Formats: sequence, structure tokens, C-alpha cells
Amino acid sequence: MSTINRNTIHRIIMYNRILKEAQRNKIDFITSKEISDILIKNPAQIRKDLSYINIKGKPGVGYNVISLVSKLDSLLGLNKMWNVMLIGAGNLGGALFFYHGFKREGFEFKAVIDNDSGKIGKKWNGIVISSVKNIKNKIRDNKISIAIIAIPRDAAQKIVDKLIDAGIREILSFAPEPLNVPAGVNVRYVDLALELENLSCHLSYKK
Amino acid sequence: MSTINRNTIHRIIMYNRILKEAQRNKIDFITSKEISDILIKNPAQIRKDLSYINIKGKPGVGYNVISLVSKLDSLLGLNKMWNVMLIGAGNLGGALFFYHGFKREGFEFKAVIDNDSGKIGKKWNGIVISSVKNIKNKIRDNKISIAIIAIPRDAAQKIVDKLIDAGIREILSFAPEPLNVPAGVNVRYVDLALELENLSCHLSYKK
DNA sequence: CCCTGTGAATATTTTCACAGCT
DNA sequence: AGCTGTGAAAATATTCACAGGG
Repeated sequence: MSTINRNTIHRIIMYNRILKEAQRNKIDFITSKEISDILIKNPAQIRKDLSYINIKGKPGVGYNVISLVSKLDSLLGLNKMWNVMLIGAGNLGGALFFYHGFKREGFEFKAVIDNDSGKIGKKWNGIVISSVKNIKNKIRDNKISIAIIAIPRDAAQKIVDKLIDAGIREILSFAPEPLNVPAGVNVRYVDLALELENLSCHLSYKK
Repeated sequence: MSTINRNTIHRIIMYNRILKEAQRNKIDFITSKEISDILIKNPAQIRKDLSYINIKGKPGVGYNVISLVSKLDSLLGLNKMWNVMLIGAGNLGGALFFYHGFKREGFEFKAVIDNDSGKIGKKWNGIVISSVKNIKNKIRDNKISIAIIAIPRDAAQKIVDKLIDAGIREILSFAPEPLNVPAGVNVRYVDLALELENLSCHLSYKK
């Protein structure tokens, strides 16, 4: 077992999905080759990734699907529910809030924050949209461990400071600016403009 | 000038944003060190990235901001408008459609497709939501070059086949399954569940 | 003197290839 | 025979370090 690779978690999430599909199809064992064929990867990579996290297969047979799913679920934290706070009840926030996929994976919105007085007090699926000044209470009362920032620009950093002060350590941000956070706080970014710019870059190349 | 790096485009998009900020602040020249301080990167990386695309700075001074922005805009295809088709007029599709940031960067929605008869015929900002069977015509008539797939699961691959048949080569997909596309077609994925799973993985680790 | 441009060195990630278990 | 587990090799990516230009 050597050191864990920066991209390994990303791939393990993909393996986990493939394995759940296999489980639905009542497949007992799966080989690294079968996984790699789906992902168009090198099978040695899959074996190495799994060895990083101390998972053993059966030589000549492959990996036991049920056991592997359960180990990966536990590694990825998918065997419990996580309470999520949404910051920003705009179009994007609404799309995230009402997207059904999250709850199935173990992520449940328990609080919604917005600074628009026209929205504060309204309810989404029974959850009252609250003002920014309630962040700390809401996080405590709802045992929030993940915050999603879906505010377009400007105020992101100020909100993040409040979140961190209230004990949040995991943030998913849709704001394009890099956020300043202390060590131990994990931020992931979804940058929609960046994705489109990647595409237009390709288009420009060709001309 | 050596070969271009897989991550270079991603970084160049970030440089471009920093440079535009500098331009707004009327800064004439910027050094690799100044850029790297903002991104917390190695300055040699910035110089190397820029050299990959044949950009020259002035020794002792840095890079001319205006000239650099213009070169990067042109490389990234941000100096023209691109017509975009949205597939899926649900919550997420709506959030993307009504997000103002895209048009500013040169991406304009010109067609919206959905298969829900309750939505077909309705207008969003003057654009009529059309049935899937109009995809090919809409792409031709509106000179669409980028498609955004915002349908939750299932039908993504079928739609992609139609898009490719109609000449689309650049796709941004919010559907979590890997899409099967021929060489020359560029697909980027935004996988929201994957981002959350990354966060919950961190949370699990610690326990 | 300060910063660029870039070969060379280092670090990281992926792939190969094969011994060993079932 | 077939597939795992893993050192070793190869490929990629990043950083160093310094010659040379303004």
C-alpha cells in the first residue's frame, strides 16, 4: 500500500457507481478489467486505487461486489445522511434544492439562507428561508456539516467567513472567485463559465 | 515551447480572469509572480504556460495586460459569441438559462428543447421551448455550436446521438453517466453528486 | 537589477509486467 | 487458466535555477 493519489477519490466515486449498477444486476464478482472497460481506463489503475484503500480481491475471480460497495460507501461517507445548508435561494439554489438525486445519495437540505427580504420567510418543502444573521443558529440546530454556496458573486467570501466561524469545514461553491479558507476547510468549486470556456477554446483552435 | 499540458487551459482561464481584473484596475504590466501570488501557484508555471502558447513577456517588467488579455480571449474563443442550445427546461435548465454570467462571457442561449408537452410552446425570454424532434432544424437555423444537457438521467445518450448527427461537437453535460461520443466530439461533465461525495468523503475520513 | 524563458531536476501519476494465489 | 497485487519503468506535470535581455 503506497500513498493515496490526488485523483483516486474521484475515480473511486465512479467505481462505486459502476458497482452499484452491477449490484442491481445481481452480479456477484467484478474484475478490474470489467470496471476499466466501462471507464476506458487501465485495469492496473483500478487495482492500484483499491489497494491504496486496503481492498483485496480474489485472484482469478475479481472483487466481491457487495462487499466492495459497502467498503466504498463507508469510505465515501455514503452510508449516513449529511445535513446540508443552502446559501442563496435564487434560480441555481432552487435547482439544487429541488434536485432529487442528492437525498438518494445521503445529502439532505436542512436550511436555506438568502438575504432577499422578498424570499425570507417563504418555505421550500417546509424549510423556512432565513436571513444571513441566522446562519450560526441554523447550523447548530440542524447539525449542518456541508454548505453549498449558490450566490452569483460578491458576497461569497463574507458568507464563507461566517460559515467557518460557525464550524463548517466542507463547502461547495458555485461562486467563481477563489475563497480564502484556513487549513482544514475543504472547498470544492463548480465553475460553469469555466466549463463553457473550455468548450469555446476547442472551437477556436479548430478555426 | 514544449507540448501543451492537460491542465494548462484550465489555468489559462484563471489567468485571463485575473488579467481582466487588472485591466479594470488600469494596470499596464503584470509579472508572473503577481499572478502566481493570487492563485497560490509557482510563478515558473505561469511563465511556462504562457510560453506554451507563444506569449512573450518583457524581461524585467512582466506581461502587457491589454495585449495578454486579447491573446487569451482569442485563444479561449471569448472574442466572439457562441450560440448555445439548452436540452432540458427543468429547474437546472432554468437556472442555467437565466444565469446572466454566460452572455457576458460570449455564450448565448438560442434554443431550448424539452420533451414535456406541458412546457413545449412556452417562451423563455422570447425563445420557444421546442420538442426533441426539432433538434436538427433548431441547430441549423440558429447556428448552434454548443449544447448543454440538463436532463436528470435516462435519455442523455439518445439526445447526444441526435446532437452529434446534427453536427454538434461541443457538449456540456450535467447527466452523471459517461456519454459515448466519436473522436472529435468534446464533452465536459459537471457532476454535482460527485462534488458532494468528495466532501462527505472528507467528513468520513476524520471520524 | 529584476523578471523572463527554458533546459534540467524533481515530483507525481500512470502503465507495464510478472510473481503468486485460487 | 485467469486475475490480483505490486515493484519497476514510463509518462506527465511541476519546480528549480540560472543565462540573458531590457
